[in-house]
Amino acid sequence: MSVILRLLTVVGSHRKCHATTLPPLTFFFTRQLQSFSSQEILHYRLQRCSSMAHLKLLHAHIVVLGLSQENFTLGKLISFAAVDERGDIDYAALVFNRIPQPNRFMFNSLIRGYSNGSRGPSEAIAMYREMLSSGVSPNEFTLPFVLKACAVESSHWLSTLLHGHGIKLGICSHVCVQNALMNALIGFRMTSDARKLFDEIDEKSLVSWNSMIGGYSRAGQTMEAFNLFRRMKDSRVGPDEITFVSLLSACSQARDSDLGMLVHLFIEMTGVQADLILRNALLDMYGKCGHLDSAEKIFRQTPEKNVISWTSLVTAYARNGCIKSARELFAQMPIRNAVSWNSLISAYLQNGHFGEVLSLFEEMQDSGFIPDEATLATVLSACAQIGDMAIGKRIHAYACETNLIALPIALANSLIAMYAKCGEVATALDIFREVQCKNLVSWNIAMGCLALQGCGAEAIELFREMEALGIQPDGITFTGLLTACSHSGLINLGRYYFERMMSVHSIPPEIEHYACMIDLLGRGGLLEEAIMLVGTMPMRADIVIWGSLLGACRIHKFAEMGRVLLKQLLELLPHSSGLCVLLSNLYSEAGRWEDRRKIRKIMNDIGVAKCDAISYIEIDGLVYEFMVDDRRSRWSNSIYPVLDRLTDHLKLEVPSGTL
DNA sequence: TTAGGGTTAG
Repeated sequence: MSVILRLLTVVGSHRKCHATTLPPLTFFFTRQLQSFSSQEILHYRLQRCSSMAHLKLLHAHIVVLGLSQENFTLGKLISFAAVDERGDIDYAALVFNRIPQPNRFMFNSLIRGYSNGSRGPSEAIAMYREMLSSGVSPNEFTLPFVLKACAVESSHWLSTLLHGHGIKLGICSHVCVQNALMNALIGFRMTSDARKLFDEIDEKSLVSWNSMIGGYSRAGQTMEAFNLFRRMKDSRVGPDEITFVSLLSACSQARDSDLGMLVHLFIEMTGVQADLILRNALLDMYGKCGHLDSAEKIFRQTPEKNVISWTSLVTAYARNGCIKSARELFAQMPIRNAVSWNSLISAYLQNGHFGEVLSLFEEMQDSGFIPDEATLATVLSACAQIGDMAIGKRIHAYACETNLIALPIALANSLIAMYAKCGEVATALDIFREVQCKNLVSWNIAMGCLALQGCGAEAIELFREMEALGIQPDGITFTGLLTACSHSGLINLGRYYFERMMSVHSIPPEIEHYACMIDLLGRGGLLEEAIMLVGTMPMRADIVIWGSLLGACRIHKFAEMGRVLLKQLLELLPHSSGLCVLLSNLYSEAGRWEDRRKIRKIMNDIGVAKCDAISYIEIDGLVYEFMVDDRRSRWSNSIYPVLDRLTDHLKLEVPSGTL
């Protein structure tokens, strides 16, 4: 009794601190104290535990009361520490490790804690192994969390093994286990296998439907997600806010605002409570679909915004070209994280402000935020665009320091692209060769960069290597391959691959593939074949294609053909300065000065403005920008005489008309 | 005798 009194004293003093969270306790202790054991009182307290400090106090009581061997009590303690968001998984493990024979509930709690937490899902898998070796049999509560850990760890073989365990233990008929197996397949991007499993579930729960709809959404299969949603309604399982979040996410990816607005209407009709996550999903959908007014309205109407609400609107502004609004909103953000910084940095990259990308990168670090993989990839892309290899190399070093075992594949791909675009093709290929888990993107980047740097033969060799390894190419692969053929003047090989693209790989040619072929044929002087190919295109030719044809006319001095082309083109694209300049050059090189004067007049009359093209050059680690006839530099008086001398030398070396 | 699965931003 004295122990109970001591406990009451402590609990009583504690109650003062937590009066609002524990109102029934006074009644519990004063009226019914005699009918409860000290163990039951502890269980009551553990169920209402509110913090780790509180839990540690209760743990002390367990020790004082001599209940340290009571597995049921300790199980509740471990469960709070491992699973609750206010818990501490290390404390749970500490208690667990001192128990001679932990029971299944304890194992399940720790596995669940590890699978949810930031400590890494591999700990969950290790704990499952320990569970098996301890002779404790898993049950239907164990498997869902180990499967979740498998999905994060990308361990498909382990999830298959677990499926086998589930069958052996006879627990695969539980809908939660079935849902977990399905979600693991979705995580491995095996959407059609997940669907087969989904169809086999007899008693589908709301989570089953949401998992499969979410799976389609993540895979970008918008129509499948909506078809399943229709079936869900027929099966009389009512959607909840999570169903709608997945559907909106699918609409965002597909940039389908009509479908998105229908979902919005449906949410309002069904009366589902729009929580913060659902509001954020609506905001994101409107922002990505270009409906800035609606996105702003939802943002304003959201009473308690989180960092995702703010970042979504910053992204919406950036994607719609409102870089100033994005910057202003970012400045007002009450809380930021790495993603919000990345969002703003990407905004500047997307809008071509590469210098600003680099200064924001510095600012991000000065503000105490650690750049992550996405930050580094974005900044590397800016380095590639302006040829700033000095910063690119610094990022490479930083990435290697923070990823000691292996670079994440997306980061390795960005590095390959950066080195290649900065002209360090050998370094780019070294990294490409070193990367263990190359994906199709890695191959495409390496091939595309080799092609652009004029290493056509090497790019084609890389494609042959890909084919030999059985890696299925995509449309981007063929853009690189055809560019390689074009830049190396390999007309027959270009024709061969263009034909195989459809006949062997079932990839229908897109406009960029036609552009490569027309460029290849045009450069080779096969203007008629190039024009015939334009005629067979299933889509309208764009400025790139017409530009290629005009460029070919210029190289091969087909001034008259160029004039006919341009006449048609100016009707289609009246404000294209690039086309007008091309024709103007074409006339001047053919010595047709009167025609050249006319085209310049047309440009003036219709208000075609020639955009200034900015170039960048890196000298001693500093990047300088310049444009044609740029006199801004204080070194201009020294630069231009050297440039004139270089031009004179070039004129002597290169055949006339090509400069 | 305790408990579980699905969702939003770069």
